[in-house]
Amino acid sequence: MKNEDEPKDKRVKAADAQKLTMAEVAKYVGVSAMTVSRAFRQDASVSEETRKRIMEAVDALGYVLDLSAGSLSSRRSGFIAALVPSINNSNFSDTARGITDALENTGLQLLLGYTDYSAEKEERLIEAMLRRRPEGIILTGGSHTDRARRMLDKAGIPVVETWEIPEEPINHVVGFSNSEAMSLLVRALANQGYRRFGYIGGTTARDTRGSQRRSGFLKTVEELGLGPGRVISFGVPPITMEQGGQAVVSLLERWPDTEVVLCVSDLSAFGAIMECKRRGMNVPVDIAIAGFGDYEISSICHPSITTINVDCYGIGQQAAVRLLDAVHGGGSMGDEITLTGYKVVLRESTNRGGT
Amino acid sequence: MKNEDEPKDKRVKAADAQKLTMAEVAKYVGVSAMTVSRAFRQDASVSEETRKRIMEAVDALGYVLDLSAGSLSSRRSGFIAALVPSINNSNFSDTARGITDALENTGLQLLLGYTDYSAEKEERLIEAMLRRRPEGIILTGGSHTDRARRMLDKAGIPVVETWEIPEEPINHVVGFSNSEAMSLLVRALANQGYRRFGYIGGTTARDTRGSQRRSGFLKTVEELGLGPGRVISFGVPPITMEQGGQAVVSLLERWPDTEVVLCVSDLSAFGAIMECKRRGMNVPVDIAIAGFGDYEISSICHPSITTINVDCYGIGQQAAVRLLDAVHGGGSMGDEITLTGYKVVLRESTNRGGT
DNA sequence: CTGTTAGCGCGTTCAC
DNA sequence: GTGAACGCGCTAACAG
Repeated sequence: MKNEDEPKDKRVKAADAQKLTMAEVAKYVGVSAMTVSRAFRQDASVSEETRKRIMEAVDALGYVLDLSAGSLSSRRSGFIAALVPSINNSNFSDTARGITDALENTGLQLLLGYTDYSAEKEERLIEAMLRRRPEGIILTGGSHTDRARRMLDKAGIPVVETWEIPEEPINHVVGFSNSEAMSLLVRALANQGYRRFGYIGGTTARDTRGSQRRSGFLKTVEELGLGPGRVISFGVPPITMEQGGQAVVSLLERWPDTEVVLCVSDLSAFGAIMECKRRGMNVPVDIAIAGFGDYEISSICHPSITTINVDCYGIGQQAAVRLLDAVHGGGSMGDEITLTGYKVVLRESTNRGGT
Repeated sequence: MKNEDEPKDKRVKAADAQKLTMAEVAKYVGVSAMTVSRAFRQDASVSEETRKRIMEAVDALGYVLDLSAGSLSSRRSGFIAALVPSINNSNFSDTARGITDALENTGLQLLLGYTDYSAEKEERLIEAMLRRRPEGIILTGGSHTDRARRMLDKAGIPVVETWEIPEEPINHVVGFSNSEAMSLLVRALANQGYRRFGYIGGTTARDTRGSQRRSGFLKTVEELGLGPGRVISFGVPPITMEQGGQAVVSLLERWPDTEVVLCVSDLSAFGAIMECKRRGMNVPVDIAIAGFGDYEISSICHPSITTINVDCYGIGQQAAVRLLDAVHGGGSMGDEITLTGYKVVLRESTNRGGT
């Protein structure tokens, strides 16, 4: 399809073409660079006619504005940073989308990073992000290293922590209590008559939301006088569907009379349900299983999965909106907490009547 | 937890703290700014002792390097741009992770954007990205607007197109033929004795990979003499689990004797299978269903789903590696094609013997 | 509405 | 191994 003998030349030529500067566009049009600069901004005062001539020249020459240079002199990077634990198979990809959508047409560019549920990696990413001088930053959770906190403090930019309610918030918070959400689910199921509760979650403390859900579970089971909850920790967060399946097997081996199993996420719940079915058990007749997060899969699968619906997209969107307010308000930000909703969604997987 | 009466003052103070410049660090240590600059780079020649003193000062003062300023003078932005159709519930999030991982410790920062399967949005994003002067760019697919092509050409940076084999590649390609992959699946199922083939995909031509899969399906069914394929187009790509369920209903209403249904992705296949089960049909005994992409769900669900395994993560990783080669090789790039593997994974959902 | 001057905070390039 | 001058490409601030 292409001549193989001079791709390099072609490339070099193209590279030269790019070296267009605003001043050159200005000369071409017969105005000053400043006027070209103004033509690119909405509010600036440039006559419609010159702007039109400039934009035609920009088009003809193929000039592309250089924001790095601009941000250096305007002292506004135009970046917003956001760190999420993971962007795969998780609720956080919806949050990332909420952020991206809220940033659309604001002229702000998102710098997205994923921490892999590690506070150390978060610290490294925060530093990398701060080197780009973001105007604000969105974090997941409230667990940060001391150095990370210090860097954020020094940076003097608005910070939004999401997805949980930290004990010591940095600035603004957009999230909900994972513990209370799980508690609500336990109570809903206890109301349905379930008594012997099991729980499946990941092993380490890296996933603070997971830990909070577990402690909400344990606390509530205790409060309801339903004896100690039966907890199986299996796999490094985020635990997979497959690990959910393995965990439910362990759980049932250890406590065969468990009536209902709550899982740290819908994915592990799905894995657990499928594993039970493979083993010839009927969910929910023989065993009831519930998840957390209301992933798409939970309403579709058979049996459909009881879960907690969480406003993943809204968390991202609202976090971005709060951040935008602060950024446009001069970088200051009230240290408020925006609570996002959640609700129990009862479905077939915990409906004793059968599927 | 905090004093509510002077958060603003606190913020302003913090903001001031950030205004640290390299020169100030230099003064503090008693060296020149240039020496501080060198201390931050690996290769630079600074005595170990001064570097140590500088780094201690950096730590003590909380100085954070400003890369935007640096990139302006070094004429290297340190950015790589990547555009994917979606980051939710899709194979592309794995690709994004592959890119991110490959970029780790290279000092390059990823600018990620999602096009929502729209060439127009892609064009806008390409322009937005180019304003940050990325050193290379990774795109999904080979379908771009003319203006997008022109901008990329002018930019003179290496481009990697992924996930398919464009008819007219820009530079490098990392992907596979979606048409041939689907063809392989058709043949594998025909080998198993299936004859009456149906297909479920999205409606518009926006999703070029989807279109290629469909044409691969149609072509192969034809070649095998298995009459015209029965195609249902339903929903705007990416089609959801629920839409997969609705589509299979339409398909079976129209062609009740269909033996096997191929879906554009595992997600729609999963939705189709669940819908069939809800309607009391036995998959695969009454109807066989296959997907594309080998999502986690396909190996876990019951019945497990026959599909095409694609190296999503590897596509991203290899694309990034190719780009890094080009970037370090001075911005030029051979216009080669890196084929990534795929394979048919036969599972329960097309196993006539029963589940 | 438009132009001029100055400088954003670094790295390049050269000198020592 | 270290420092000084200069400029990257743009925009703030002011002048007209």
